[in-house]
Amino acid sequence: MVLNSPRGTADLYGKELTYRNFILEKSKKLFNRFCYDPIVTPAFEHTEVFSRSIGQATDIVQKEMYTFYDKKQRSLTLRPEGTAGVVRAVVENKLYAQNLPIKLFYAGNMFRYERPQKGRMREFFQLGAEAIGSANPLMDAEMIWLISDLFSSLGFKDLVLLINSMGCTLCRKSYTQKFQEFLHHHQEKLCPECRHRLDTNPLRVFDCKRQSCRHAIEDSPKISQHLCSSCRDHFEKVRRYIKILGINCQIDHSLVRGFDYYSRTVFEVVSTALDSAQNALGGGGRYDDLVKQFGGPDLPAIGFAIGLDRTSLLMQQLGIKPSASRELKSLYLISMDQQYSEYLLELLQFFRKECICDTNFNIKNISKELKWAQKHHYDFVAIIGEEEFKNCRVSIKDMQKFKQHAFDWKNEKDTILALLRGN
RNA sequence: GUGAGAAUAGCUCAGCUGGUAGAGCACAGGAUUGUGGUUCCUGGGGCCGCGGGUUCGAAUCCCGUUUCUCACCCCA
Repeated sequence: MVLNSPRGTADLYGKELTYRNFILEKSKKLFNRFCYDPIVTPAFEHTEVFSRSIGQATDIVQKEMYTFYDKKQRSLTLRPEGTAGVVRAVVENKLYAQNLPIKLFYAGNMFRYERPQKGRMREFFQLGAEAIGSANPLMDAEMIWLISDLFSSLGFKDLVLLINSMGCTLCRKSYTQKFQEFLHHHQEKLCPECRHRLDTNPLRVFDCKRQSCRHAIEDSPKISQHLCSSCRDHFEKVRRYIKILGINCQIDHSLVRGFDYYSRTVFEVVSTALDSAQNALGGGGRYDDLVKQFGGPDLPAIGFAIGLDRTSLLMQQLGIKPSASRELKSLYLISMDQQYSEYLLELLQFFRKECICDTNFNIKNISKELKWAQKHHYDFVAIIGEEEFKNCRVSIKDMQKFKQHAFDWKNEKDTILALLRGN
């Protein structure tokens, strides 16, 4: 039976997993410093959790969800994104009944039924943060600060941060009308798809990559110039705050994100270097109406998510190495004969309390073993051969210094420890 | 969902207009019976993605299928 993993999924191991764990560990430390608590929510939810929050008209809900019925005929859906589930959990567990805002972070697998390509899988991994219960523009600034710090702590230097405001329900509505009118006047310049969008979801015309459409909307009214006074004030403050934080960003009037629940501040981190059409590494925004929609109190909120797959891909492409913070020394224990196994076990137990340690489970000649140990950058090699076994000794070789010394196993444990600790 | 290309050893790939399946790296053994980046010798490994067709004969040509890649779409 020959089976491969389903389309758009992948097994993760080795180098790839090293990168992902590095990203996860770095971000956990960062979230901790910013006082965000971890949350784990289910990988699947009732279908309405997503269909109602993300928006019926969006592509994700229309054709990209893994929806299935369980044995009791409940319609369930594998999560296509993280925010909806977290908001549902916050409402269900009444987590808002505490000092607000509540600040959470998560990491997990997400699922979208799409045509796979580089940086876009059907099962993919995101990590993200949500802050629920504050409308303060400082909150927006903190989110942008987080996402920007996250990437710089991973070693990225030249990423572009795009920012825009989509306004609140009120000003977006009046703006959308103006924009729609504008589009009607320039209908003939738009591609067929955009002509269709014009009626269903006019803001999505901004996402069109066709030169002709981009050109057509060049002189269109910009949303950031049609905000109501309170949204304009909010957006100005956000921009001032992130400037104070020393974070570079570009205002992108055409940045309109794909979920219906976004309002006011939206932002995205893109790479011009990522060798792929999928160049958005992360993004997020405010969703001031979503908690209420889920039956909770009227709480403003903001969040973001980053794609682990793409981030890892770009790190590898740019040659950014996960900085190996290996505090412990490593030792390779070589036994020359199976007969020494009991002695070896005793030593292995001792070494593993002190350092990273492996042993040769299959007996080979010592030359090969040393070559292997060197190639794998072991700091030390310990050898049990006939001499050592008979006299209850162990030879320890410092691989960098090319120095070797035989220790008395019974009486020189402290000396061995001192050597391993580099004293 | 639309369009294009690809699939051969663990990895990277060669294999011409059909005629016995190849290299480098990796792995294993040896030169060197207990000592380090080199070198040399030897070896194991393959339903040539899967299924069908054409043919005396298919890795090679044709069709289908699956997966991957790229672009569109969309998004992280």
